Amino acid sequence: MKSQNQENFVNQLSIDCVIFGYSQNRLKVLVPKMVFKGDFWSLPSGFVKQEEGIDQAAQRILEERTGIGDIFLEQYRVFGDVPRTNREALEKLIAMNPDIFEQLQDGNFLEWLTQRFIAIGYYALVDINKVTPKLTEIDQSIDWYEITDLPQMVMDHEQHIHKALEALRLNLDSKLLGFNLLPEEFTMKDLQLLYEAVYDRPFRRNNFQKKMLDLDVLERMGKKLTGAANKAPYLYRFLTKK
Amino acid sequence: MKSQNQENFVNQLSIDCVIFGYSQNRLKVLVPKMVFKGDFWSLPSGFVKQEEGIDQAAQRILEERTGIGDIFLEQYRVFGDVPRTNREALEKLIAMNPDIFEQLQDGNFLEWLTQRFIAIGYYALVDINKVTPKLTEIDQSIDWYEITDLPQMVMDHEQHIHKALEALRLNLDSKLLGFNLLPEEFTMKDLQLLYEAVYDRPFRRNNFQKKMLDLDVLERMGKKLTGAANKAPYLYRFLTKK
DNA sequence: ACAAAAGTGTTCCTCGTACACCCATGA
DNA sequence: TCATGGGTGTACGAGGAACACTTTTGT
Repeated sequence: MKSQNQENFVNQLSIDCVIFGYSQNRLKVLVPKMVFKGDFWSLPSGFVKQEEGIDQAAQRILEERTGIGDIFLEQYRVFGDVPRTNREALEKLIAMNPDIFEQLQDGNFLEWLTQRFIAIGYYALVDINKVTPKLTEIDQSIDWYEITDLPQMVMDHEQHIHKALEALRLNLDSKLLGFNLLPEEFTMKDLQLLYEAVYDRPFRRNNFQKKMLDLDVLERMGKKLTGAANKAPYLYRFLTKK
Repeated sequence: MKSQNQENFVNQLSIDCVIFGYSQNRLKVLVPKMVFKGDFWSLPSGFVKQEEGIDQAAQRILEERTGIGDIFLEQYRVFGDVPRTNREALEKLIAMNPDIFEQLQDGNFLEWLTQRFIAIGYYALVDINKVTPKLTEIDQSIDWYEITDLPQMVMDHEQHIHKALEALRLNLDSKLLGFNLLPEEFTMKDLQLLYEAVYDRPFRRNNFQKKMLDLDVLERMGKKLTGAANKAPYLYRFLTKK
């Protein structure tokens, strides 16, 4: 971080990422906790290099945190109000963590950080099993949190997450995004549970199945014998686009 | 423009506006032609001051061009790829217009302009009759163009307009935006013609009326005697939100 | 044989579409 | 009284929601 020269970045512009994953029937968001004392959780974010496009920048930032590339992502909103408390909060944070910031006193890094930022919000969908969350230098830890049980986020980052969720809901079946969150093969029940987690409401089993099959994007594979005393469900996978 | 100190603006960030208006049964866009020699049409745009939010900035830029304030507007997309030909094109433009740019040689204005920009796209809806388009210092003229008959736009600005139109179509009736484009009172036929202009397709007269009335957002006023030899249509207006 | 859970079919209702008919207006 | 165009009613079909029934699995 400090080794990079911030002159290479577009000034006052950041990319904030809401990384959605799905496991144990719950929709989750990957959120790092910052190293600074005082319990600050902040969305994974980064800056845009002069020689890269904003989508590329988002891909790079995501890869830094998740270890995987070629992730599905989409802009959903720009946050560009003038912050009222941002600078204050940051200065408080710096006061609380003098040891850390002493090391960073190269050039005008502090000045860089305390600027007003315009944040382009992206949301991303990842297969939670393929991700090995990575710490950056400003992270103390990084974990998956249920969307209904988020930690105390800095500034308006909790709002960002909810705006991102709105965008996800609008696009989940119109853009067939489900397969980004599920393993290669899954049962209809798995898919239904995903939908129920995303929309936070129940669906009728039979109608859900009908609706999904009518989309003509699922390929039925073999059966899955679970060992339970009931009919074995079929496995499905998403048809790859032609 | 040159009198403003560009240090007050957020660097490398611009606001591009697609201003929609409606008259003579046609959806139109307000586009200025730049003073520079060589026929350059470019979307109205501007920069974000340090002390203003991005929505405020868009409002200000729109007011500068239209003379009216409190305009409906909405972000629809950020354009942030690294331009391949932007700098080239600008330098060509400068070469073609040495007289104009000589006057602008204060400080690093040229350097400012030839930077890479990230553009936040906004679309706006205005009552075309209330607008008196205004020239800025870099405009030669500013006119309404039919969306189907745009002049040669610089860079990818024509694509911007079509992306904005997509966003408008998605929101026209879900967000009841029609009233921004129509006068206070209008007939059902007026409203239908607006929809047909926006969506570029015909609607059935009776079904359209039913759909609109079912939205419960229209108030029926008196009749409008047109002098024509037929039944007089009702006038409607949008109910103000409670 | 039985319970449990998946698969499938059937009815009902809503909503958009298409067609038909009635009504006011001015010539 | 006629043509013109606005207002309204009705029938049809697609698609979603709610219900019921059948099939498969392991005990």
